[in-house]
Amino acid sequence: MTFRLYDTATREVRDFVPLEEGKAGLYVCGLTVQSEPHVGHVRSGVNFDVLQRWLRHLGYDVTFIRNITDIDDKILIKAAEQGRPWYNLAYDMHRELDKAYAALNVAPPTYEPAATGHVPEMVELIATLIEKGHAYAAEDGSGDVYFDVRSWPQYGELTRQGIDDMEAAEDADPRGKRDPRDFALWKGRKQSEPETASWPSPWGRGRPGWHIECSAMAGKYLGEAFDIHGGGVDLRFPHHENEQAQSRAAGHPFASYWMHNAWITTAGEKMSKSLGNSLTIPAVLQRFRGVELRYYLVAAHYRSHVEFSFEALEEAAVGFRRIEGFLDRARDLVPADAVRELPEAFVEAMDDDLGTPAATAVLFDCVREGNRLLGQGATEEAGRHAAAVVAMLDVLGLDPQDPAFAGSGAAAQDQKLTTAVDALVRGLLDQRAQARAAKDFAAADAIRDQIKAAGIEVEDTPNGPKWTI
RNA sequence: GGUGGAGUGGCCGAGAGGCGAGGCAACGGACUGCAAAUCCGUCUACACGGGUUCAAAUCCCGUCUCCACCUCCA
Repeated sequence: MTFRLYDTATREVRDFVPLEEGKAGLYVCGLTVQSEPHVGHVRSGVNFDVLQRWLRHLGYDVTFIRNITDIDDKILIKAAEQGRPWYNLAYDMHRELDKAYAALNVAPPTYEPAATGHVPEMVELIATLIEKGHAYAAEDGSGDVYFDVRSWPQYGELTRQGIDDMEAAEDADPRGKRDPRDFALWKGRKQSEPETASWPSPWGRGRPGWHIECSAMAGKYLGEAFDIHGGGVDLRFPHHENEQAQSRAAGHPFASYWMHNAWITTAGEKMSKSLGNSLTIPAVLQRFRGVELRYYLVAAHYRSHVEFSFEALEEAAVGFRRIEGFLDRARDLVPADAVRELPEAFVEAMDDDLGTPAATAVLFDCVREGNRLLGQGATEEAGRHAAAVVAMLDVLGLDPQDPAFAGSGAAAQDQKLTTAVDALVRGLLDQRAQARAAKDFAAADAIRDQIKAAGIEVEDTPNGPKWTI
């Protein structure tokens, strides 16, 4: 069975055929680092991380480039509002994003290029477009350079829109544009903008337009043609359409496949950046563990719209703890000779356009069967199921024992607390054990209630009592 | 106006012509001193109206509702 994925450009699920045997080049539009990342932002990170992991699992030598947009209108505006340099804001938010990715076990890409580090590459590309007659410097002396949409007949091919059907952006400043749909490749410096936010170019000092950075950086690190280009659905137009137009107009074949992840909404509304901070990653991580959030995101298909709610997240977390519960009991039973093989149904699900919902169903089937075997005392077989569960979790980036989920300073602190609480609870549990041995269940239950009043649940297991907060 | 997407059981969420995804919750049973955990079972759903078909949640036609993009956006 070959790996198939849904290509937004052709609107069908297609076999993945890389340009070069055994290699996969992947470019994903990362974030504009202008505010704290929220759940929606991170969905894209998780979705494409799963793609990356699956490609690696399939044996591909993956080159994964995910960019950072660290200069744009919003960054300049927000930084000015906050009274700090734009580069400080961008850097700060970039670090927040890194933390969020780390907490969710989103593996770092091969490289994470930033727009500001690639101005020469962009200038070069713009020059090529001007030479080929697909771009022009504005005649109003603004220093802007625009892509000439009318010079590229295929414009609109990615989203299948005709230029004349597009609503002209009314609020857009026509400035020196020949057609209202022409988009900026280079923005001439305005007096109101800081000197530090401008770079020299043949058209005067200025800064890059948004779309050109991805064309330039994808070209630099992946070549003029590469396999997969990804991003959120909202980027299809105009961002990806423009990227493709400018790259192809410059003579580059560009991406073979386009992948777009769907939205997360809250209360039916798009999770916009102005929505407040309750859904930022740091805020959510105060209530749920990184693995749990990741599981919640992975359990839904990447092309499905997800209606976010803390209730649904809680439900998902409870489900995930069931998997962990099995692993707690069976992880040590994995036979030494166990091969960490993925169940066939799991592989089929993943091969079918990253069918993570079907894949997680296989995961749960395996957990149930493992629990059943455990109940029958078939420890070795249960251990083999545990090995399969770990293998599946691992490829989804969901292994709770992955150091990525435990590496923080908070976790070390938790460990100390756990040890301390364990010592205290153990004393009480010993008393309870004595009471139970004496069949004094009233006393035993009183002790359990006392522990429970402190927020700790006690469970009796074949290996003795176990406590959880 | 143009371009896409969605409406599934109490809830979350898959599937995409036949054979009841999975999870959560609830209820019944097993196990347990009682619980918890676990296992077994029950709850038989696909927005609406037509049509095609031996067979439709899945295909076709129509209707309604919602969402996204066309402006910065994962």
